Amino acid sequence: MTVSATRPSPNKRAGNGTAPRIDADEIGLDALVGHAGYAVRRFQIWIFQDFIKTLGDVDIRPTQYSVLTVIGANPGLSQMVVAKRLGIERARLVHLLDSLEQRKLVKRIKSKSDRRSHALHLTGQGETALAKFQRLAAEHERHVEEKIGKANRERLLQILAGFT
Amino acid sequence: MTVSATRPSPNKRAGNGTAPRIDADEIGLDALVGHAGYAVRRFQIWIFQDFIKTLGDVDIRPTQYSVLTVIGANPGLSQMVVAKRLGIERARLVHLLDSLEQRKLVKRIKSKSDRRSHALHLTGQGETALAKFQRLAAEHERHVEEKIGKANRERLLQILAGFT
DNA sequence: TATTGTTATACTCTATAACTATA
DNA sequence: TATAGTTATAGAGTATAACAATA
Repeated sequence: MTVSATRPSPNKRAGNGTAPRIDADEIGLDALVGHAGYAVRRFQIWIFQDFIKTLGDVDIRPTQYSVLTVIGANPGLSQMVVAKRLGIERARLVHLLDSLEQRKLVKRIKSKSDRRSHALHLTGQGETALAKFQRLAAEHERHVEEKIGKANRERLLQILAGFT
Repeated sequence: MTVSATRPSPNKRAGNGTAPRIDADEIGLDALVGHAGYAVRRFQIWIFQDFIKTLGDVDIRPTQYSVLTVIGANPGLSQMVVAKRLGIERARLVHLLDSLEQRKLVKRIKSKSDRRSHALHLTGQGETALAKFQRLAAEHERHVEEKIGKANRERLLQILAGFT
């Protein structure tokens, strides 16, 4: 790691127990520069907050969106498969689906070949709604472009392609 | 957004309620490709898990590491300033510091100039420990390099520099 | 009046374990 | 025995509100 050495400018040093005159954005954060995890985490928080805000009117959060999108593109999947693919605990997916089913966006159909499992489908309403969510998600994606630049967003997606 | 159209290959389609023969890694996830947030979130989970595992022996998690690092590089900061700088709720920082103080890594010293606030310092033990944590964090950072490539890690840090 | 640290509460998310009905 | 879905619980993390001491 390339944690740079501490570089406290004189006016930023505090003596023993002396409160420093200092604002949050003036802190030497050199020590965290060079840590990929820190930068990625801060960016992820920003991006989720923008997503939640942009899709605020339709009350859809990132995980709900990913579940709807996967079901929409692959109708008939079981809960196990969706959970595994999205990296969600199957116990948690139960609640996510309960809520989406209550909102009439998704339906669970009993499988005939394996009566333990459910085949997941969007409702008609769900398909219409998803189209709208995707338009809003596209708007969110444009916010990302505005924030880091179109080329950088493309590069980012390339670098992280293996994690989807 | 560039959500590609649904492309269900015949063998992946399930009829009404018919359980499909399909593994999680075979699902058409085209619909989520092109969403920066999804890729960033999956990467962030991977990177945190590797960090937690790599620093597992010393029982230090990413947030604890960032707090120790900022205090180490800027001794004397108040809790408000640290919380604001790291984007942590000040209520949560209280508990984080309680735990770090119990482990004798950090000490809260009453400020003389503003008796409401505490000046935060590492203990001697804390300084020694942090040096070790930073060596382990460097090891973690090498894992990131191995995962996405040295050049890509550098590019990522450049793209996200504004979020630190 | 406003701010710092603290306590408390609620909600989301993660991680497990155990139960049921099927296989 | 093992698996799919479910239920329940505990621990992080986040978001708020309110309080005491101090400014």
